[in-house]
Amino acid sequence: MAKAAKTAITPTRSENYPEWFQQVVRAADMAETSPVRGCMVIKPWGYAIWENMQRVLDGMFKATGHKNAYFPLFIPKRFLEKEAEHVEGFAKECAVVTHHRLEAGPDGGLVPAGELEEPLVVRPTSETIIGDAFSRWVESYRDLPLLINQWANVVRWEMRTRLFLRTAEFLWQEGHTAHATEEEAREHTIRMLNVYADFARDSMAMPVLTGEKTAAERFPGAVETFCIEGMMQDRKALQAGTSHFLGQNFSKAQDIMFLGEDGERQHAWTTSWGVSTRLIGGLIMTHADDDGLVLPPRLAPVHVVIMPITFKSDEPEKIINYCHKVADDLRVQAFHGRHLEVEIDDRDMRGGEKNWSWVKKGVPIRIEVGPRDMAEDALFTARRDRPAKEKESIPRAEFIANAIQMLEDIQQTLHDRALSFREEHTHEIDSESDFRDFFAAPKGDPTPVHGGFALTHFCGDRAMEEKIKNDMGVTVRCVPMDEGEPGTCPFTGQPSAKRLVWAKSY
RNA sequence: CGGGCUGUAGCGCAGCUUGGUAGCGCGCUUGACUGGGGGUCAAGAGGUCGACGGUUCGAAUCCGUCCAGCCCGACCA
Repeated sequence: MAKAAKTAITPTRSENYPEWFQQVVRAADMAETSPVRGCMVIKPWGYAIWENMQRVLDGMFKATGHKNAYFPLFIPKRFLEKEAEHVEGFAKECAVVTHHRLEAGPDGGLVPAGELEEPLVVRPTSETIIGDAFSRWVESYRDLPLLINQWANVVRWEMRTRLFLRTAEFLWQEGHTAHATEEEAREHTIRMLNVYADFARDSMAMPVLTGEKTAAERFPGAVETFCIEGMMQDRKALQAGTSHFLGQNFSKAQDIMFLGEDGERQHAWTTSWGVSTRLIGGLIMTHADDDGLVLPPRLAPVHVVIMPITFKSDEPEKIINYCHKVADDLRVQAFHGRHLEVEIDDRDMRGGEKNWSWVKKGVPIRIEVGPRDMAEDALFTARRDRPAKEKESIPRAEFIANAIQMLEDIQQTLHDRALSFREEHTHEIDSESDFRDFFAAPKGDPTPVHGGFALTHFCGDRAMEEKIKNDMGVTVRCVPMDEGEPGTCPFTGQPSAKRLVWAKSY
């Protein structure tokens, strides 16, 4: 960094996308790897983004009738064994606690002692332990629907991990509901899917497709799995949230039964749905550029950073006071359920370095105030959705009156930009050779960014789906919710009900 | 769990082939000069060279065992 680099982040997205991603996380000081393999330390800037996501989502869950609760981290092994497909899906990635005590070992270290009678599994998801509680809580149709959400950490022992996108431990929310009828449970599954899609679009400025997973991609134990899928800037798909209709699979396995209005004892219908800290990975890969993170204002921990330029002034206190006054006038303004977050950065460091540090953190609006600006009663302003060096002097009163509008404008710009990017790289593809060409990596490029979403008919043959996955690394991301038009499957020549969304994915 | 690679200062690395008491860049500390841009100069702090054992007068360097991490595969929010 001694020599002036062209971009704040090296390598750039086009040079090496995965490495660019890691560098953005590091430059914005969001998270770091930890001594524990596969686990991350989420640093204050990253965690603040998560807290904002939590606040908005939690409000949406409450608004749709859910209550928060908390269930144990440890799940008795026999609970997991109750639902056959569920066990099979998660068994390979479970962390298991087998002892409850440490004792001094022969060579000075500590060795586990006190073996547990029954091993405890660290939750990879909580359907089983929550189902156990539901079986006791639900007695009558009057107890339904039961709408519960939990904010928690879960552990899935992944082989290969990446900050925010796939870590062995991650933070998430998992909603679990029980209903009296199949129809109501199905409706609820879709309702929560739409909550996720709304959140992604409105708060994250991340357009997503909604659809159903094929059997191959379905949640273990679910009857149907629905998802939101976003397109990242390397044109790969990111599954950003899932909503499952569990039918009576779990209620039968765990005896969640109620006495109906008609006096009949019957099994409840359940759903579950979740989003995780992976959303932060999606946020980065949707908006960040070669100068670092770009935050949609609605989720930004800081909306406006004010940097006093005092070195030229005989009276630096005057400038600082002026900045505080601007900050006060901004902080009283409401922006989507909170007040504007304004930070005055008067750290004693060189201007360039300070300015770039906020560029890399993705703060929506940066303001510099020096003696000249103060004399003119104006603010030297930069927006993160525009090039770092594009700055504009705006009269103070005008800026204060329009700050909210400017943030809304940035939010909208980010969304529209992401939407046109996705549309630009989404194509209807009708022959197998075009399909292969679309997803084939250009020759001689070690870190190719290519492909996108292919809208292609498919007959639904599971073996063919598997073959395409093995050959090209391309999977069905979702079966779109809309009606669609019938056509012909280019892989088998069989009839197809509608086009599916195909892509490489995270 | 298979294949490849790497462990030396907070981070990134050189030194190892041809053993001789540890070096560079960034970062950090202090001071000066700077100042609407990711500085300049000077002076400093910081390492039992992944662990254990062997060979040797002497091991970061040679040998052995172990441990950890990274990359590529199979699996995944």
